[in-house]
Amino acid sequence: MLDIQFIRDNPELVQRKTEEKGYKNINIAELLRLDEQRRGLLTEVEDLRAQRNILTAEMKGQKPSPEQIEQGKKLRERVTEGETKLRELDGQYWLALKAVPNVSLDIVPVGASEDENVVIRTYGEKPEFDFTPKNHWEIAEAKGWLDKERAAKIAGNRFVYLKGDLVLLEFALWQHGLNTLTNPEKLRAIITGAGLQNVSDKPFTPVLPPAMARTEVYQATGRLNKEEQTYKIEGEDLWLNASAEHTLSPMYIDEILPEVELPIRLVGYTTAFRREAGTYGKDTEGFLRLHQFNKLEMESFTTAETSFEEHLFLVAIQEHLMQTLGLHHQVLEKCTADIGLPNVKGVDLNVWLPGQGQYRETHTADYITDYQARPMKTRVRRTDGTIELVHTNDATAFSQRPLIAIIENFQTPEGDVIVPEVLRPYMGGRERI
RNA sequence: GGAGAGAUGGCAGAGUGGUCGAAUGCGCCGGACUCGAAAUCCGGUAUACAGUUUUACUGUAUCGAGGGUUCGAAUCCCUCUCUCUCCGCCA
Repeated sequence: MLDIQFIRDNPELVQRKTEEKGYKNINIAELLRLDEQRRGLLTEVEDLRAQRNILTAEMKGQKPSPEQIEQGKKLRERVTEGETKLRELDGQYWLALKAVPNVSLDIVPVGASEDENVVIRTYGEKPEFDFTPKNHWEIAEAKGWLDKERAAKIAGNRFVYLKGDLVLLEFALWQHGLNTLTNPEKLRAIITGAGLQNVSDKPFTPVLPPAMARTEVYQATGRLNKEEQTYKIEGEDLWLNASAEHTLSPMYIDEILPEVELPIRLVGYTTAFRREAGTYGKDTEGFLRLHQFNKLEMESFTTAETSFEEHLFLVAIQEHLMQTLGLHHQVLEKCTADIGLPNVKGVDLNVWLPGQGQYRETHTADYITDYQARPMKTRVRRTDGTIELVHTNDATAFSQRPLIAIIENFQTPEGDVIVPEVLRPYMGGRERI
């Protein structure tokens, strides 16, 4: 949610930025009309309440006269009438306000679709094979690592049984991610490597968060605008999370955090559930796009001045993690159409998949400023006593997708997979599986 | 799942229809005393929104959340959430 005062002060800017993101049906002038009406009515209602309070104070401990009671009744009627109108107007106003996307930074490329994302860095090169590389699902199925038929029998399409060494490899990935993010020395090296000397080297706190959240919480995070993506628990006011971010970012809802506690850095592991409505027939092979997958997610709460560098830091971590696996990838500055409603900027990492001959997204980093903190009322009390909204950043540490990249990039002619060196300690030292 | 108790400011804890945004204590901030500190004393110490004479003042709202009764609700009623105790069940 944007600051209404900011919209009042910059209506043209907000309208333009909204359109650049591809939101064609949002009318800022209309929102400001609602805002003005609402404030006018609010003043009226508050005046009536003030009159009522004065009348009540007059009565104090003594018995009210019939005239006073009569006057009070009239006032109550008018207050109730005003409040009813205000509630209706309020509903329209908040709906309109929440629909306004965050204002993208000027450095974000303007584009109409993800095709206009800009490659800003590339790591490594496409590996050469003296045989025809296979798809990850061909290898995984041959190895007995992937069973989709039985999963379909049990839960339907887009579910899998992952088995055997691939499961060990997945757990190795989580271990590698957690060990990196909880180690200040490694974080310092990443900070130095990225030229971000001012960034704190405070380690991430590992978290196993709830995998469900109430409607109220989901709405506050501004992430339930996609009900076609999120599973609802029948008979309960609960939704299955589509990312650890959904239960990490609202952790400090309604709280004022002391500045000394910032930055708060969390790395949460959870299973994510997505309905993937509207993607029928897309990416049905293998385990690239599932209804259920696991993910290690980073979440940061910082002050306003440090949030941009925090975002760059999270991206640097993502690049570092993929580099330690030796996977060729591109870093993309996402364009206005692709960064999403709450973002002012966003970065994707796309990894090369030789078995499919294309790049696919493994990581995303969202720079959100105070857009989520505002409805969540997550604030910081600065050392000088002033209270401000915190800034939030979230970014993927690892999902299961890098496993796909490992299988396809490090496959052998025999159909084995070479284990990346950094994962071997978690694989009993094995070099290939 | 059943029975009961409860939720008040940073914390503890008064308050059962009327000057209650809320006693008191602790904590915190400022001041006095002191060479300094402790102790003591004095003063201050919530958040959000709106308005204005816009670094200050005024108004409104907030006593878990939402709704209701009433001239008037922290206080009465209803619904929900959470916490605690006991029973049952379970990892």
